[in-house]
Amino acid sequence: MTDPRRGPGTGLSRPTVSRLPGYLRALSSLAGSGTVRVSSAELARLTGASPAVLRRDLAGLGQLGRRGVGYPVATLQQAISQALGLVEDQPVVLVGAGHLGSALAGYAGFEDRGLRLCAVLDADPRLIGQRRGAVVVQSIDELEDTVTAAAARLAILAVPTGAAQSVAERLVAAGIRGLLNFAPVDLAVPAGVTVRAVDLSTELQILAFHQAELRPGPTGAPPSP
Amino acid sequence: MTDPRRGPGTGLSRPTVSRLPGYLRALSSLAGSGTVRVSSAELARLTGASPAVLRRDLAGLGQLGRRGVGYPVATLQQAISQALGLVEDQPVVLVGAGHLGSALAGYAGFEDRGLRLCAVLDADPRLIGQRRGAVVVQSIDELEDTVTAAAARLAILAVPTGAAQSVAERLVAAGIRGLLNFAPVDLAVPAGVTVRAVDLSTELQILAFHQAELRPGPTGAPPSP
DNA sequence: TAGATTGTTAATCGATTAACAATC
DNA sequence: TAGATTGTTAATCGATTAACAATC
Repeated sequence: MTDPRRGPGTGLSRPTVSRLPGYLRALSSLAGSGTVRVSSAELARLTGASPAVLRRDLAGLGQLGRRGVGYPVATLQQAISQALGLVEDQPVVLVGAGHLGSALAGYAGFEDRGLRLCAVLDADPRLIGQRRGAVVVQSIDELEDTVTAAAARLAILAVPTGAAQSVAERLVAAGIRGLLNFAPVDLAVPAGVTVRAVDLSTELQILAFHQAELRPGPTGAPPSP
Repeated sequence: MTDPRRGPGTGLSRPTVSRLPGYLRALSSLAGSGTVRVSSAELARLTGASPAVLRRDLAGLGQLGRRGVGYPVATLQQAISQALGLVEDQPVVLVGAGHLGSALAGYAGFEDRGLRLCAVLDADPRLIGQRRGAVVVQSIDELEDTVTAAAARLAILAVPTGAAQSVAERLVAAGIRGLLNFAPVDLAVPAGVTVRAVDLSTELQILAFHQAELRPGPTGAPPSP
C-alpha cells in the first residue's frame, strides 16, 4: 500500500467527488420544480454525465434508487450532502474584500448549498467596517481569532498574488483544511490541506487550445452536428 | 475508430493540455528571474506535477530538451504557447460588467499570457461608457458586431444565471468557440464549442468533502507530516 | 570518461463503457 | 405479466508510474 488516498470508509474516487456538486445542483433545480423522482438517464442528461457513470457514482453512496422506478430526488439530495460533509452548513472565511472578493461575497448561493460565509477579512483599513454580503469586513489581524471562533475549515483566498502564500500559511496554521485560491500562484501547503485553484488565464488558455484544435482538418467537409 | 477526440496532428491528451498553462506560468516566473535552463525535476517541483508526467507532456510538443542538460526556458515557453494557440494574442470578449465582470476585467495578466481583453459588454445602460480594465463597456446589443469585428473565439460569461444560456447562444452564433462560464448553470452548447465552468459552490463543496474525509481515523495517532 | 538528465518503453493503476441480471 | 430501470460485472480505454537506454 503506497498511498491510500481514499478516505476512511467513503470509497469515493476523485472524479466521482468532483461530479457530485453538479448532481446536487441539478437535483435542487428538479426539487424546485416539484419533481420527486428522477431516472439516471434524465439526471445524466441534465448534468452532462453518462448514465452509467451516474449510476456508478450514486451506487457508491448507498442503496438509493429503486430498480424499474428511479431515484427519489429528496433522498438523493440528502445522501450527496452527507457524502460531501454538508449536512450542517460549513463555515467559510473569505480573505480579500477587493473587486473579486466583493463579487464572491455577493454570491447568492451559499446557504442553499450547505455553505455559510462567516467572515470577510482585508488588510486595507479603508474597507474595514463595510458590508460584504451578509457580513462586515474585519481586519486581517483578526484572522486567527476568526477562524478559531467559527471553527472554519474552508477559506477563499482573493488577495493580491504577492500576499497569497503568507495568508495561506496563516489560514492553515489557524485550522483551515481546504483553500480555494483565486491568486495566480501555486500555493505550497502541508499534507492534509487541499488547495483548489481558480485562475482566469489557465482556463482561457485551455479553451484557446480547444478552439485552435478544432480548425477544419485536411478533409474538406466540415463536420455536421 | 469511435470518437477521435484528439486534434489534427497535435497528439495532446486532455490532462496534458490542462497542465500546460501551469508550466507556462512557472516558466514565466523563471524567465523573470533570469533563469535560462531548467530540469524536469525542478519544473515539476514548481508546478506540483511529477517529473515523469512533465517529461512526457513536453515530449509531446517536440524535441525540446537536451539529455544531461535540461530544457531551455525560452524554447519551452515558445513551444507551449504555440501548442495552446497563443503565439498571437487571442482576443477575449467579456460579457457582464457587474462586480464579478469588473474584477475579471481588472485582471492584470491578459497580455502576458497570450490573451487580450478586446471588449466588455453589459445590458445595463448605466454601465455603458464606463471603463473596465483597458476598455469601455459597450451595450450588449453590439455583441454580434463586436465578436465578428474582433474575430474573437473566446468569451467570458459573467452575467446573471437567468441570462447565461441565451447570451451563450448569441455568442456561439456569432463565432465564439470557447466559453468560460461563471454562472452556476450547465450551459447547453452545440458540438465543437467548449465550455469550462467556474462555480464557487462546486469548488467549495469539493473542498468540503476533502476536509471531512481527513478526520482522524479509527487509529488514535494523528498522521505526522 | 563520468555524471546528469532526457525521451521512451513496459507495467501498473484507475476510470469509463457496455452489457445484463436483478428487481421493482 | 411485461416494461422499465437500477446495481454490478467484465471489457475497454487511457493515464500515470517506474525504470532505463540514449545521449549530452
